[in-house]
Amino acid sequence: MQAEILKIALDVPLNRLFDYTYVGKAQVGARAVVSFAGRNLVGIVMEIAQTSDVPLEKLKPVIHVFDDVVFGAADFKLLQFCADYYHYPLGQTLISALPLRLRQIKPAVTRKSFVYALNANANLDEIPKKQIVLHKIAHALLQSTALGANIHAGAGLGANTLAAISPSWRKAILTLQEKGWITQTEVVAVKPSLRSSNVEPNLNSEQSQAISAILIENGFKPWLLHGITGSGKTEVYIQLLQKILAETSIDKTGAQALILVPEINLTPQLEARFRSRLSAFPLVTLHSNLSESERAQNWQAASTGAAKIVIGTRLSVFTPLPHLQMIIIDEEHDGSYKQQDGMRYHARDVAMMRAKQLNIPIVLGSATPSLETWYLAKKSQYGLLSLKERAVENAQLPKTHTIDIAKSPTENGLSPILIKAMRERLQRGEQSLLFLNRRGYAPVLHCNACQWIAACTRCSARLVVHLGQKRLKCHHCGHEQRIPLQCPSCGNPDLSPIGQATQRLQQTLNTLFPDAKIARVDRDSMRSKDALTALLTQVQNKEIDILVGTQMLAKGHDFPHLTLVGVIDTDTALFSPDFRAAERLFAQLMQVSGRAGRAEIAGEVLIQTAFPQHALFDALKAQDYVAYADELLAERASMQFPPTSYFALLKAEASDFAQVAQFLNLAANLARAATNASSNEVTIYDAVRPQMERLKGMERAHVLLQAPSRAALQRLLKNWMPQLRAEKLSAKIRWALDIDPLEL
DNA sequence: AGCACGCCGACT
DNA sequence: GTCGGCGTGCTC
Repeated sequence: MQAEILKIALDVPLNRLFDYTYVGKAQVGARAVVSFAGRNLVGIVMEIAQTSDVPLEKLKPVIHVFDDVVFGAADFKLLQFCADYYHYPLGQTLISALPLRLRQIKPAVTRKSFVYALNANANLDEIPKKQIVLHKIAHALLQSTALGANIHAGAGLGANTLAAISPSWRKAILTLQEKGWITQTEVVAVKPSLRSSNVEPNLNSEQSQAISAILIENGFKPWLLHGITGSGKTEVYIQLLQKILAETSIDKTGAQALILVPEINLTPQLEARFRSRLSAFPLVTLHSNLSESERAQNWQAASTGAAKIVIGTRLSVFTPLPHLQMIIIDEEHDGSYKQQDGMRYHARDVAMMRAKQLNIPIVLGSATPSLETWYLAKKSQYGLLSLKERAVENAQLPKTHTIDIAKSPTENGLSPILIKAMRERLQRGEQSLLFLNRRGYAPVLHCNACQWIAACTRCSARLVVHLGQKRLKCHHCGHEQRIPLQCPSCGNPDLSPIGQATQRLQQTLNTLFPDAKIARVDRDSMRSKDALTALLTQVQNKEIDILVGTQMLAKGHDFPHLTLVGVIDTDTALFSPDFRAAERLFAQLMQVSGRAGRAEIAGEVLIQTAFPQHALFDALKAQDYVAYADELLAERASMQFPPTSYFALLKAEASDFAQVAQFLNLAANLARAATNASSNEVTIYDAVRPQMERLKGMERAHVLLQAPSRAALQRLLKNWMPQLRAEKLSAKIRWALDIDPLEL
């Protein structure tokens, strides 16, 4: 056989393909093992050619081509778009879209499973009566085939059934295969569905209208499903999926759907709800809690088309789905959809492009849409569907009040008004939740004599006091040390923790309400995987009176007996220099407010603040997302900030700040030269330092680019990036380009 | 990115 | 005399 040239994409930061020689059959989209710069790498076959631009004697042979084709044409199209848009090398883009297991030099599945079915030419009378096992196996196969099903509908017997007949079934199958009597079909493992639930909730008119509006359209159409907590968005998703997936005319094997959820939202409860309500459709999940082999198996089930529903976190936006007919993004505004290293993609934006390329509908759901999405919905580029009623009958919105801490001063972080409200709940046997988005005991350790403050040596951050373990911890780099007995600066033994964090709040509550059962929910107390689930059950069973916690508590959980939410500290977020801080805080407070008053009892939300007149609280009291979003949008427009303009951020870091500054100044000058050459469309700001100037011992800075359109920004980047990569300095320091950054 | 090749300091 | 430090440059 003639040697061919395979053009292979590799996981290296070089934006080109590498040519290798190969004799044998290879397919585009397959994984290949090659030797590259002295080591073996897994790559993806991108092209099969007869010639190469590289002299033939320089080409090495491919070591191995796996027979698993991991990407199809549609996947390449999406990944090529991402590589271009995020200016990330194609090979690295492709590899990072694969589950870990498939990035390794191993066959995709270590153990394939098959079903075996008897062919029409099989003549069982030929089998000697003495060969009992062979006889039994063959007749079992005959029976399963005779049941009328054909092999595509899943007839035939699998390993488990055959092993039950005889432990030496493999030998018998081999004999039958040699005779050419049986056909084997690979099966992909998909967990059996739960018993279907016959509870089909009645939809209110808003929900039904949303579903019919989406179903009536054909082709690509983005929808914003704007619905407050408890308005029944999940029910809309489920009934949409029932309709879309039942439509089998596209392909005999049936349609597929992709549901993206934020990292912490993929709870067993949500999965169970989808499994029972959509039991006719094989479902797999893809998230970081799965073992690598489960993840690879589920990925494969999705990519063969065997799984009809895929629920996953951001990475699953790249999962190959040959019959994808709808994408749903739950909690569309959630920041965890943005990848923060490597290729810094936004799964919502990638999903949007995927839907567009496939010409299918996409539904973005949120109670507090991102301003990007809200802006496009207002411009009618997205269809807007609003769910304004709570789907649970009689459920009332929580009554929200601010507590002016100037008038009602806090003691140990709690104002008397909030304490009184909690006491009332305890007397009535109802539950309270205190929201404080800061873990640890106290955020600051302070010397009363010389004003020294415990700081991290590697980061521009204070060390957080963790009293239980008697340690100071940096929440950014993980550095830990013992709490000093005296001030390292002046020797004074009088060091005091300043400020509130969850551990301290819990301690205060324990003294304030000694008979109450108080639980804390944060990353420290919920170390193990099942701790949160166990605690939520306790809360459901009314075994807990007061919950103290960080944003871990804010999302998704139902607390039927919870009637009070106290927000301890909003003011740090309210005046953060981050341009998205207000948007995020509003979403967070709306979400945590939604924890109260889901049942018949009206909930109350009390927010401690020194700035009760802030517009954010007016909107929150009225539960009026639209008013606040419009106000924020006007602000963004006046400052030419996203979504009315487009940002790209060049971030750089090194242990030596001078190098960072030198690199960024050089980069900014190159960018300015490039934009001058193309009619000054893009504004290039001088290098500045981020809030966290130093992180893990690295000095950081960035250059911001601002453009009136994505196209203008991309035009500049296309020129600029190769120039930047060619610079010698760019190899010496760590840098990354962040398109559509969430934070500056 | 990694790995190789290359040229200067403290060690069995 | 060598072992090894990490600077530059290439990878089909």
